Amino acid sequence: MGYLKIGELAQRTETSAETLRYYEVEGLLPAPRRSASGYRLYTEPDIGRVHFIRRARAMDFSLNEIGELLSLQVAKEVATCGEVKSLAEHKLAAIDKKIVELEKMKAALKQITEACAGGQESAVHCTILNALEA
Amino acid sequence: MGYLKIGELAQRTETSAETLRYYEVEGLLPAPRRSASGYRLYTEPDIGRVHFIRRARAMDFSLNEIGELLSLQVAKEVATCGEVKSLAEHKLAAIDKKIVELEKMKAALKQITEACAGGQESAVHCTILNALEA
DNA sequence: TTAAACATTGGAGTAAACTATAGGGTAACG
DNA sequence: CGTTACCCTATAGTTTACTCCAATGTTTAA
Repeated sequence: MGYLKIGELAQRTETSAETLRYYEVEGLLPAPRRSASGYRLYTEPDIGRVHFIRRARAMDFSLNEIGELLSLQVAKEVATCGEVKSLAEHKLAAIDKKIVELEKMKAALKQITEACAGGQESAVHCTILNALEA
Repeated sequence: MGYLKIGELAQRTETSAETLRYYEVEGLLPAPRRSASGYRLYTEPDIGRVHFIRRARAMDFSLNEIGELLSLQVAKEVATCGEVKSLAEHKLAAIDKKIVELEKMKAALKQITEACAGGQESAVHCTILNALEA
């Protein structure tokens, strides 16, 4: 009897039972079979599915996007690899852009910390706005 | 008179007037001077400030964090350079951490997108889906 | 057998960051 | 002057992704 109750699935996937029920409501997890008393009974593949969701979340995919990825997976025969890749590449580009911007911000901050190196003299022009513009 | 009404500032910064008023309430934008009839009158520096906010938002800084970044300005009389420097260094560390996280995310995504041929063939063997599942 | 630990549902609450609406006044154009 | 586009405040609603709660039923371990 390889069935898991919701708490066990939660533990195995480092989620909460509430979150798992929420994913079900949101259509990311299929409604599992139930015990006679109504408890959800999950199976092995459900573990993989939840892991998939958590990994994708960690990569900043929204639940909607994850839904798309999952439906592509379910419809594997119809969906093309290109569709999946394009989604992932879009995400990648967004991440790259963020990194570039952060590097700029970092440089600006560095400039501030260096300019304010310890003197007590006025550093009126030493704002992050000025640093970013320079 | 180089004053901008809220709609003009909104256009220049690709925000909405509502959002600008919201930023003011949240303390990210200083209350601008008003016309006789009560219209907000913005000036050039406000454009830069809003741009900064939008850029920082795009990097996933919260409005609170952005507020702190904006406050990294040496107060002319009172504040010591040490205070500013400490805050700036704190922010610098946070940014570094953010970059590291994004780099990790990027590496993971890159690996799976690069392994993916991405053609018209069905997604049955799509490595992205497999990678997320495994 | 009985107390705890766990499960169920429905619904409310949370946080952030907007976004929209109502009910007004104001400015610009013809 | 009239109409349209814009601005004001105050307040309410939306979205995302959970998280918590109450009231109740079920399993399990001592």
